[in-house]
Amino acid sequence: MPELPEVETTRRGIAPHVEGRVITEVIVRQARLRVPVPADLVERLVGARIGTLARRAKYLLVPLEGEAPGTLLWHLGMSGSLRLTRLGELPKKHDHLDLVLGDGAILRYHDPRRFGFVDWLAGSTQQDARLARLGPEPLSPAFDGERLHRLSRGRRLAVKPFLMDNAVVVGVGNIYAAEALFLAGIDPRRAAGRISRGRYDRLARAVREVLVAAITQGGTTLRDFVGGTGEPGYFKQRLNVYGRDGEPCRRCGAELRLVTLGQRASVFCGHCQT
DNA sequence: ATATTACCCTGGAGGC
DNA sequence: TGCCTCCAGGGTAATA
Repeated sequence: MPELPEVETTRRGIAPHVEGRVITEVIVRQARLRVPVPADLVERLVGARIGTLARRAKYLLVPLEGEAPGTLLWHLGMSGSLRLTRLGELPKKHDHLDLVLGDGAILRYHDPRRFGFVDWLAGSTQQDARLARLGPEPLSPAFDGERLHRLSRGRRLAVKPFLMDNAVVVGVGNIYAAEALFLAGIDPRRAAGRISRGRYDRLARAVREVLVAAITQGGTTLRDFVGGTGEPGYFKQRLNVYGRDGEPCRRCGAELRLVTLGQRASVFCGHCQT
């Protein structure tokens, strides 16, 4: 499940193999993704040169240089992955899209649940509504306890869905929201507006800590992943609460509890998180 | 305005 | 063994 760390490690993993290459062929096997693959995608891409890859939130941005410059906006959804393969390597089930590059490499998109998408942006990426309304990157200076405190005043929403709101901060999904709240010792059910500045400072640090740790782990997995042999599970052994309901808290031994917040399973320690 | 819910989709897990 | 239901996930739109 691609969270921000996996999108980032995907970007780092594929960048050296795709940047500067020319797209010679585009194969669309399944156009019905979360957003339909644009009908003119193939003609726009063939002949274009790939620029420097970027990431914004969980979006991968692929700039394309050529007669009609633009940017691919790529989201891996929940089950999507990108890997490099070679001409002659037969596609497997759910391999929806291939970008064939001039040197015979193929950037192949795989997504069983099709929650991801590839879209084409002709103009500035900032003009796209999906990007324009995003909050700051969690690893940037613009994200801190002061921001969390300020935006949460008067909000009765539980702090966990508040933290997962992309207008507040991007890239914090269900897994890392739960983990950060555990590290910060905050009960995920607590109303966002009733948490002190000091506790938000600690939460912002916890978000950074867990994402940086996961990116480090994801990097290891990605080498295999990009090479085509690896599978998810990269950060699993480090999780304190996510997916561990009923098991003992690693800090105090109390049985971890499961509640639903904003339609999302939320595991926490009723003793360590207040 | 904020808060909540439904929906897109498939596969894996668990119950029977 | 197979059928059934439920759940997972991010983001957007619709509704309360």
